Amino acid sequence: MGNKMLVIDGHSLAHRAFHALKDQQLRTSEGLPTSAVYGVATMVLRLLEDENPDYLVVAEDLGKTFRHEAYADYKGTRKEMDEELRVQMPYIKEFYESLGARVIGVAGFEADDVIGTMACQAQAEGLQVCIVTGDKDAFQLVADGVCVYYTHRGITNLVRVTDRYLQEKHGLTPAQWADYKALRGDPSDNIPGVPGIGEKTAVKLLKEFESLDNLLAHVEEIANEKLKMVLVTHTEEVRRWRELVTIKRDVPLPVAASACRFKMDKEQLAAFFRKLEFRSLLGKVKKVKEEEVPEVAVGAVLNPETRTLKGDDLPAFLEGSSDQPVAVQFLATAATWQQGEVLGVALAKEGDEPVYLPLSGSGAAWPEPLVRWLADGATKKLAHDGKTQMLLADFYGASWDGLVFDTLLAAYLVSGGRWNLSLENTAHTLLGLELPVLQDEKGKPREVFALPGSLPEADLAAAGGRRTAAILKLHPVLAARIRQEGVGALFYEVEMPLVRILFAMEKAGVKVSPERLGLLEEKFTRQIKAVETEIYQLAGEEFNISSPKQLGVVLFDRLGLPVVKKTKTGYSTDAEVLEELADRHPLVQKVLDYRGLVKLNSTYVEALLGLAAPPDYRIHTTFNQAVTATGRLSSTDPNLQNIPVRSAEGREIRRCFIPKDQNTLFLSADYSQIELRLLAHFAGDEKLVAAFQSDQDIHRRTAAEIFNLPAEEVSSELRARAKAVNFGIIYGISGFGLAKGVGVSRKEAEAFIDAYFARYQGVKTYLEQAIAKAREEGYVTTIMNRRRYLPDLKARNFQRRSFAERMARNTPIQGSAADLIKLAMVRVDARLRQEKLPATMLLQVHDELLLEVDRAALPEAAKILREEMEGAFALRVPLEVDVKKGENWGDLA
DNA sequence: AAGCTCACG
DNA sequence: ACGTACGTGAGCTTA
Repeated sequence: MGNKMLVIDGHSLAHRAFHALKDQQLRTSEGLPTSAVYGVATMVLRLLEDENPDYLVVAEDLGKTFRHEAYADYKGTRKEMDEELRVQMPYIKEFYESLGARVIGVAGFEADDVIGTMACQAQAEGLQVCIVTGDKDAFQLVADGVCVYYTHRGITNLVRVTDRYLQEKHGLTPAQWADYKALRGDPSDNIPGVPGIGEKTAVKLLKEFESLDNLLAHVEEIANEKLKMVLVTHTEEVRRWRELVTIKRDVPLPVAASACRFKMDKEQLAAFFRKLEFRSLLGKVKKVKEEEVPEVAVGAVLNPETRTLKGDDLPAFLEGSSDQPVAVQFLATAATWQQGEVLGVALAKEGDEPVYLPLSGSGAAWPEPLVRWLADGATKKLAHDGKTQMLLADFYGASWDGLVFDTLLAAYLVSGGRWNLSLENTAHTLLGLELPVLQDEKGKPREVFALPGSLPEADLAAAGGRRTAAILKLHPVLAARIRQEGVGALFYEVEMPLVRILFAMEKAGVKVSPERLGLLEEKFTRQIKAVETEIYQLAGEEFNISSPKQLGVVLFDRLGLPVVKKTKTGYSTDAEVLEELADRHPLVQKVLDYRGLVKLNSTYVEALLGLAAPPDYRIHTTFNQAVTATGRLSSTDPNLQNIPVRSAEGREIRRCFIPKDQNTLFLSADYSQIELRLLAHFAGDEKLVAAFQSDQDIHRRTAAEIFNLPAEEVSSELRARAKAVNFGIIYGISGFGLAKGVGVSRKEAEAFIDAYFARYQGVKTYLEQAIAKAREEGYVTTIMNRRRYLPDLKARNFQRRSFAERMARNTPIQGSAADLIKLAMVRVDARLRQEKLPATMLLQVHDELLLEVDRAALPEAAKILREEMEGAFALRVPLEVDVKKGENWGDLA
């Protein structure tokens, strides 16, 4: 049996919560303010989780006390309780009662006295007592087995106050605390203390004389005449103050400590949360319940019998189910655009055992019924990562149609970042099923797309069988979650149609000019050699310039340049640091040049040359549709979303990307300021909306606002600063970060931010409310209801919480932009097909689409791009698209 | 495999 | 006071 007791100072906590969450303006739909109740509830639930006490007591104040009788001006400086808090007090009490805590108040005494008495009794009964309060008076109660959790700022920072802490922090023992306060006074209780004695003197005196009584008994020993005098003349007074601030330990309590056993009343608490519309807290109470009674049998293994088919049996299996969806899973040695050998395919449908069809031999033709069925859009298919299945089929000349549900993409939407999306883990998370992973001969786990060719057929069949069975079981569960979360449109109208579009883009590839790349490689290699030699000469030795460690030795140890920044492992030598050091030694600029050239040459020129092959020299990326936290796509092997463009040399690389022949051109369409437009839409900020509605230069406009100038008088310097501020707003602004972005002091940067929020109050309010709502619900959402869960919004660790807050500000914006361009891609693709235009979508780079278009079709294609992208979504501000054409990706106009 | 650096939006 | 801009992927060095 545990013996821990938590004693909460009800009033103190309520005040803390109220002030910490004053700006949140939480209200019920009926308009009752609830921030303080919410804060108290959050804090107490967290305490309960951390401390898991066996006894719980809440002490409350009940009006006037003996102290007011003794000293009419006691707490005379206190203001009336804020009306906003006063109306919440009954609900806070109701919270404690719903929770199942004992709320104790004794007429004529303060909560402190109740706490002191309860702590004393509990300690005598051998309990470990923790007092939770924001009132330092309670420090005098600290003892063996009694500690204080002091609420230090906000509602999540608790300081554990012990004997040692008091000694180290204040140089006092608990017993000296009341003496200390009597000597120095306490303005918040309207206790004046002894004139001329402050913190320092009070501590010094108590160190020397141990206690107030001893001090007063030996006043003559004080050397300082003035101090002696003032103590002599105030002896009676200071005794009175001490009396007043000493917490009572003999208050007549209505219940004994042992009667305060605590057991959370979840039903009652849930009802209370429901009443106050605390959805996230409600979820917390429920979750605790679920943990007690697991929904699914732990360790249930999904490993169904799987029948191996002969080629002739396939039609029979497929025909039995023209309307039912069939889960499909290929097993292969690899699945890249370079390589993919399929070993077999597993299929499963409702009411039947899964089947496995071996597909032997690389390049060998697949059975005609399989190819026909795969290409038939009328037969419904399910897959976990359908795009990779399409890729594999494509190696065998088989096309895919009829993918109605991709469990990977569904899990991506539903998880909102909460779990790993492998089929195994998703089945475990949502169904409680264990899905054994396929192992090779050595017992090593293997992905189904990276198998050795030598595995026994039975193992492949079993692996495919259980995966298809899992996909089948996940389908209805995920479909229900998608409906519940209101992401049906996003899933069925955007993400699912996008699978086929992305596959087509990957398959099309982008042509590069091997000649141009070859020339660039020569040029870069020559320049690298030259810079290298110069660096060695300047350094007086040869070393590996690409090694930050060796470079650090040369720059900071040998040349003695000042260390600007450090990393975990040593000196930082990143571009920011080097730029700062550039004018102190000629070597530094050379290193920057070297870095730039090596980066371009090895990451881009050489890599692309290695991938460009006859006959068509087209590069095929892979778009990942289920990795980013915000809903963006990513691009790998190679990454075609980070091809250089910002520097002149970088643009040379972009010029190596060319349309397929003389008859075609590139057409690019990019959204102008889509993220700031989304911010304007969400915030509904008058000024920001007006700026976009009148199609102004947004950074110039922002500069005009925050620097208080007419727009015509904004210099390019100020415009650049305003641009950085706008970036900052989207990224979740901090003075420090902005200072780095603009190159001004942190103070100045903070002034910019203040000026921005003063001018754009709608933005300020929106961001504040968005975070409050996210903290309450546990997640943020985009314009199409895509979710990202951010549990760290409640982290007590400042750094983690701050990170989460920046994510909460950025994700709705970045994620909504991702929603919009994805939707636009689906619309553009539909129009191009409908009008049968000779135009191919090739790349998406977050706010830009790149197409390859027959010269004859250019005007029509440009029109479609503009219409479908600008018309993708009706916001409060217009969406604007820049359409450009060119003979390569680097020169578009 | 992790850390650093740097390319993009 | 705390340590920071948001989201990615790849090449290189070093442990």
